[in-house]
Amino acid sequence: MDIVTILRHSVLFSQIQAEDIPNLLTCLRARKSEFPKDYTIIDEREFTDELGIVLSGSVNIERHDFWGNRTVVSNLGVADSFAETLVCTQQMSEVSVITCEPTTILFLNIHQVITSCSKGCSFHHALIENMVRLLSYKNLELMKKMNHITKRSTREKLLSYLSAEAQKRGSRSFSIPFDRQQLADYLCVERSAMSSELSKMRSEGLLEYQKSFFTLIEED
Amino acid sequence: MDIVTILRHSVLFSQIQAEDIPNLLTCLRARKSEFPKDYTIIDEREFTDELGIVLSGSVNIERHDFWGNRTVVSNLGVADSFAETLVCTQQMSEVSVITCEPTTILFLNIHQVITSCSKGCSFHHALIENMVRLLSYKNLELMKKMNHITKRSTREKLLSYLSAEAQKRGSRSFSIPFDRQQLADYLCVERSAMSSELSKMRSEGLLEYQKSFFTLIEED
DNA sequence: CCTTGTTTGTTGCAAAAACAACATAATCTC
DNA sequence: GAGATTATGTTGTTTTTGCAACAAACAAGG
Repeated sequence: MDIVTILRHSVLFSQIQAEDIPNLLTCLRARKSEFPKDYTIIDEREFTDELGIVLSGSVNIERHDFWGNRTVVSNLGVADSFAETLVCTQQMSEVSVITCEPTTILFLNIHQVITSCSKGCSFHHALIENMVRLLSYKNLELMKKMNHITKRSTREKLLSYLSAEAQKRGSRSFSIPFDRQQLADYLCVERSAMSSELSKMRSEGLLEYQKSFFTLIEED
Repeated sequence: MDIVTILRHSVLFSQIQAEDIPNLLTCLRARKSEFPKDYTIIDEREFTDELGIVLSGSVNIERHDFWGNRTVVSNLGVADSFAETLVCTQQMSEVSVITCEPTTILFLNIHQVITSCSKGCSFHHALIENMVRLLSYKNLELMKKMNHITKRSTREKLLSYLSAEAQKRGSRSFSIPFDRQQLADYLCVERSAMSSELSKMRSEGLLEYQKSFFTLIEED
C-alpha cells in the first residue's frame, strides 16, 4: 500500500484530497525512517517538533517509574500517530515510543505549520482542523483505557479490556497486540496473577485463548 | 474579577488581546449560566456543541459504570474548561459534569468556529491554535492522572497524588478539591481502606491532615 | 537439530484491599 | 440550638493480589 493511501486512513489527513498530499508533505518536511524491532524511536525526557505516523509495523507507548517498573500506555498500528502532544506543548516527553516489530515511520514537522505558516497553503486550515480532531480522539482513547484500569479487580480489568477489544473488532474472536507481560503492564496488574486469573476464567467457560488470540464465550 | 480577565487566564483565550475578546464572544454565541451545588451540567449520553469555561465555583467530571460505581475523573476550577472533546468529535458524552459548589459557567459555541467560519474573524486562527494547545494540555492532565492510578497499592497512589499536588502548588501544605469519598473514587480505591492507610501514614510521620488540608512532612 | 533464552502458567504464602458494620465528629437544616 | 444527615475513621473478616520460585512450552539462534 502506498503512502498516500495509508495517510488518507489517518485522522490527520482525513478529508484531504489525495492530489494535495504530496505538496503538504513537502510543506511538512516529511521524512521516512525504518527501524528494527525493539527500537526506541522517542525516549523519555526527549523533545521533538515532529509527529510520527506508522506506515508499517507497530509501536508501543511505554513509561517507566523511578524504580524501573514499566507501564504500557498504548499500542499503535498502521495509520496511527504519536508525539502530537509533544509537538503542540513543546514539553519534554514522559513516555517512550518503542517498536514491536520492524516498523516504518513517517515524520512530519507539524510544529511550524500549526503555530504559523506564512506560505498560506490552501490546505493548512484543513490540517489544523484535523489536528484538533486527532487530539480529541487521543483524549477519548485515554478515557477508554482509563475505563479499564479504574476497575478494582484483575478479573474486571481483563473483562473490560477484552470486551472492548471484541466490540472494536465486531467479533468475539480476535488478537490483541500484547504478550502477557505487556498486557499485565497495560492493565497495571502482576503478570503471573493475571495468568492465573485468565486460566480460571477459561476453566469457568468465559473465554478461550491461545497466546494473544482470544475468543469470548457467550453466556447461555 | 470580570470575565475578560478570567478568560485571559484560560488556555483557550491565552495570547488573545483583551480588546478582541468581546467580539470573539459574540462570534462564539457566548452565554453565561449559574448553577447550584450538586447540579449536573452535562450528563452521560448527552451531546453538545458548546464548550464550558468555569467563571466561578468548581465542577467534577465523573462517570458511573453499569452497577453505579462512580469514578471521579477530574476537578476543574476557575478558568478551566470542559466538553472540548465532545465539541470536537461530536460524540455522546461518557462523563457527567457536576458542580461542587454554586458555580457560574460561560458556554461557547466552539463547534461552528473550528469547523468552518466564513466570517474570516482575524482572531479565528489564534482560537483554533489555542484549541490545539487546550486539547494537548488535557492529554497531559489525563496522563498525569494515569500516572497516579497505575500505581499498584493504595499507599503508592496516595503518595503519587499528594506529592504531585504539593509540587503543583509549590508548597508542602495544601488543600485538595475532594472529600474522602471523592478522593477514593479519583484514585480508584475503597474509601475506608484509604482512610485507614492515611491514618497509618500519619502515625508514621509521613504527613498531617485535617479533612482536605494536607501537609507533607519532609524526611530527615 | 540442539541448546539457550523467552514466554506462559502454576503454586504457596504473605500482604494488602475490599467489604460490612459501626462509632464519632462535623455539617446542615429547620 | 437541636435533630437529622453526612463525613470520617476504626475494626474484623474475607477475598484478592503481589511476589518468589519454578516447571513446561515455545521460539530463536547457531
